[in-house]
Amino acid sequence: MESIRKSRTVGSGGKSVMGKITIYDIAREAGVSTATVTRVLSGHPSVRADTRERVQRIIDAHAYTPSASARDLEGRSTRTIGIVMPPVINPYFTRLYNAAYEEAQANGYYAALFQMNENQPIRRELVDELIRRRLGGVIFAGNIWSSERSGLKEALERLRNYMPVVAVCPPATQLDCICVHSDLVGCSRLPVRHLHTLGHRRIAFIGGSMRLSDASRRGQNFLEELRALDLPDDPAYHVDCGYDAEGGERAVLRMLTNLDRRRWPTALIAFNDLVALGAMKQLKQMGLRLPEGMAIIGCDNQFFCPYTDPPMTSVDLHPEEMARSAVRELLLSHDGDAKTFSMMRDATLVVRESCGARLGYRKLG
Amino acid sequence: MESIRKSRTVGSGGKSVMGKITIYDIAREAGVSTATVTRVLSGHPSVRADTRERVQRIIDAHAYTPSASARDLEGRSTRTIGIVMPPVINPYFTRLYNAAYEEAQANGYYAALFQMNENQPIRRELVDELIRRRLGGVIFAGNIWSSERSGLKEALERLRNYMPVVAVCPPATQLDCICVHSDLVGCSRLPVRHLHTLGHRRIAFIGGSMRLSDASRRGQNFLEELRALDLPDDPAYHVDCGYDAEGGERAVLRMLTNLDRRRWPTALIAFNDLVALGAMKQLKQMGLRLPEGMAIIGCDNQFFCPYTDPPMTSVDLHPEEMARSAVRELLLSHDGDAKTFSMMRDATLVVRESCGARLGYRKLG
DNA sequence: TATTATATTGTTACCGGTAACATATTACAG
DNA sequence: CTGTAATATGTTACCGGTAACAATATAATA
Repeated sequence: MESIRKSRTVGSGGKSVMGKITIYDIAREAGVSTATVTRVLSGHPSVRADTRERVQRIIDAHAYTPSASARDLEGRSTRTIGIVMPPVINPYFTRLYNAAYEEAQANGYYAALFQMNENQPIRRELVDELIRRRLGGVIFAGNIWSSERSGLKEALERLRNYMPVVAVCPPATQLDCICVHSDLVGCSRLPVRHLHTLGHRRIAFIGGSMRLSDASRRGQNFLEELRALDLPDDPAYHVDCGYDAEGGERAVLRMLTNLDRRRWPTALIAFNDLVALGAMKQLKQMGLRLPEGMAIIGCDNQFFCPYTDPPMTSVDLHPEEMARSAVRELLLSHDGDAKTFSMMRDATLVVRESCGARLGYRKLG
Repeated sequence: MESIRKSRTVGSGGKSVMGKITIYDIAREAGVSTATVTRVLSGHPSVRADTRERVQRIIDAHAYTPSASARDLEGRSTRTIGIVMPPVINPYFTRLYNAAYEEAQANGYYAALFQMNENQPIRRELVDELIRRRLGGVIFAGNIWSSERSGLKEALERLRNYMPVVAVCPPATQLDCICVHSDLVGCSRLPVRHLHTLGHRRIAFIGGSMRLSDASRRGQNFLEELRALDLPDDPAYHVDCGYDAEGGERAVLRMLTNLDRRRWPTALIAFNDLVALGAMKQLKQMGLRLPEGMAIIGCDNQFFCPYTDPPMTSVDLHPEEMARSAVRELLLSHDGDAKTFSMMRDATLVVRESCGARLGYRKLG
């Protein structure tokens, strides 16, 4: 009647024997079978009250917690999803991750973060890692699909063989997966129109590396918008730079020193708020007053936007909502139907003082 | 000679059968035993070259990746450590996590982030989760040890029964674990002395909730420092607030409106840069010029410090270094020696323009 | 009280790998 | 050509749980 297995052989050599209490130990001590312990653990109804209580007491006494690996192995999911994105250092991705984490948690899942360098192709190593862990699904975010990354398609296909995949990114390449993306057209249109309305004609765009798809997409949209409004689309009004404040500084310096003062733009649209932050600093350093000397609009509506001087007008792409949608879709597609569709979240322009208008919260479809 | 197990019974009901290739499938297809496949996987030498090649080809063909759970269950570690801290929304913790992630990765480990609300006690649920996953170790960061949290000690003890624990926090309560902490004395001393040197006498401190240990510690240190320099330690010069910019705004408003103008402080030390950011905004809104009207020093030396107006002087606690040390200690203590000691990283004052001095990078022991 | 239905509990075959130990090959010396 | 060492490969017992199925105890019904 007793468990056949010999009691745990503790101490594997000199190594410590941390927390080696198993379900067998509990079963033995309670004088029941492991099946009964499992039943108590899962709250199965057919356990007599006194038995349940006795087993539970022993579980509590040892603070026994069943191993996730063992459970997982047995067939049930680890209730973990993966989120692959650029380092969380960029506050945009911080927000994205945070929202995903909360949404996952609300659904009883854990969101494991995998950070990848934005400029590098997805390493095979990473895909291996994801598969090895047999996650319940993966969300990709960021400029992952940029240019024709070597083996991306294959890697994704392989991954999808193991788990559902959702991407939070511009629907660039045709990918066979659910894709949640931001409104890249609105993201360019909103600030351009806003500035146009305020009377600006020479509008410049700084930021993003054109090698990365969504930056180049944004650049194109920006140009199209300018043309649509009959504004000058001078190539000098477009300077490439990185994603950070330092890039913004450099970009402004480069653009303005290369340009005759009379041709200076009167407004700047930055790839993101970090770039805008750097741009603002450089502009002030060059003696310009903001927003009179130069209007500026950022993107992402970061926490610091209300606190810049002047407070920064910015486009909000609502990463939180995208993250939440992504997680929901991922959990829904859990059964591997391999649905393929994309959904978009509208951009919103949050008007502050950095371009001289003070219209409050303005939402443009 | 063939594998005894019947070939995988695919399709558990109507659910999808994603990536169900196991080591048995590979073994069968290669006409070898699973042991041989394992050998090929682990690079064991005693496999004939042609066998190895044949097996490897099949592994590659199926892009087979062994399950982490199964391996884990068999006894080896998941090579994962956990990092428990407040939401990554606070950029200080972002830096902390990021550095830990990189250090872990450099050692072949994965750093799993567990976010907890700073104001809540560690939920038993969380500890369960950590144990359930049988992590290789856990790092706690943030104000976890604040006040006498119910059951913290017990939870920690239980956790330590399963895995090594390292804390990145002020060594407040006596905890039986390795503790890496920042220089809380220097963190108060550096800015106070700096301001004193610049001739300030009325220095105020805003931020942090006194209920949380490291905030109150900082508050105390601040007062001690004032007294040591014979500066006024008026209680009105100390306003509690949260950890964010909004809290900073409110705190400044509250402090200054409650104070006769002649008694206004001439310098402000903020709990962190976010608080300082809010304070700066409020100060400007009240018509003060910075740094002439009010000097201000933040803490954490966040990425935006060089970009505030004026650029913000700030204390750097070097969270990255603490994170790296924590990870290293954790991996070292892997064998459960249960060492208990604490190590401190010195604080550094990074001088910018927000207090009227421009001395460059100044390090004070 | 015999009998059947029902409530409890136990037995056991996996889950996907790993590695100790057993066995089969091959290589080489005598 | 045979014996033995060295290689290469197979067998099998776990790892810690789960749950289908079997078995037993208890309650309900005839």
